[in-house]
Amino acid sequence: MESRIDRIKKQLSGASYKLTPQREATVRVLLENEEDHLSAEDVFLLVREKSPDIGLATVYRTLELLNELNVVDKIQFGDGVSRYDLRQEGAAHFHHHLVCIECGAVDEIQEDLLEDVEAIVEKKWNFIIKDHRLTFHGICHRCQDK
Amino acid sequence: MESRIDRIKKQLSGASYKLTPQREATVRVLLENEEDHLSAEDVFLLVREKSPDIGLATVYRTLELLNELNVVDKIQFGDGVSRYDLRQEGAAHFHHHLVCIECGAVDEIQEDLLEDVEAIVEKKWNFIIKDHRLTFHGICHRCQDK
DNA sequence: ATTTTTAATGATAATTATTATTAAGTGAAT
DNA sequence: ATTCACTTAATAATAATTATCATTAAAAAT
Repeated sequence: MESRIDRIKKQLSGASYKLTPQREATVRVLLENEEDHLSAEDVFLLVREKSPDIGLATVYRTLELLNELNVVDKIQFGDGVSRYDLRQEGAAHFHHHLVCIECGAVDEIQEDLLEDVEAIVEKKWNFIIKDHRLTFHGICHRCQDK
Repeated sequence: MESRIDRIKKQLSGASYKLTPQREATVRVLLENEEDHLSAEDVFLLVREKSPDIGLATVYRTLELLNELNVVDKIQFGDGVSRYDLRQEGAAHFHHHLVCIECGAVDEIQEDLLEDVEAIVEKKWNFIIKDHRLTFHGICHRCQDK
């Protein structure tokens, strides 16, 4: 069966880009750290563990490229750095974030939840929704226990 | 009756800060441009029209302070700059944004829309919501006409 | 009132995140 | 083999923001 990396390779070549070793290394890091929300710097440091010669700008370019191809989502939580999330396979790529204002942890919600809201917005404001970002800020379950 | 600037003054003094002339000038600019989503640079240029001697750092410091006091919301749409919105008086300060991917315009939705969703999130993920950010990216009604 | 302390400011340097440039490397297609 | 487009690493450049620091204004204490 086709691996995720194969599929990403196809997405790249479909847009006439190549899966170079640097790009592959970057994608692998994203695959291996899917839970986290890595910044470009994070990705760079992780990629460099296995590919010590990669440049930071290459990582930025690769992430930007993957973002354009909708392989990753570039998101911002307000701390000044962009973070990059691999999109989930197929289905709804919609997911939301829970940012804890105590410990800074970022959890994910893998459900849409917004179908109804979107229908209202499209109709009432006459706006064609292509994407959305929903983040809740508050106290995570771990910090509530403390 | 109490003006908004008076109320902000109270919020500052309540936290033992003063409403200095520079801070007041900054707040006035925010009040006079409530529709827009001004960046620090925008605010700086507008403040300087009336208070030519103000420094950029002071504007940044003031905006940061106002953000900590929850007088303004510091938001990011992904274009690399932080923007500062005065919070609405009392009531639900919740509002959402429509960012047009064609022309870059940012419109506001002054309705909550998320009550139901929040109830679900609080219960299912055991997360105490203090705030949220919801942004839709898509095509605004103006660009649809073109 | 005058000193003492504290807070806030303006100017500017430093930092951080990101993007652009450049020169060199690589590989597919002649 | 040679060309040509793509990609890269290194580095420079830029933009946004933050830190530093000497100076000033205000408040508190004498």
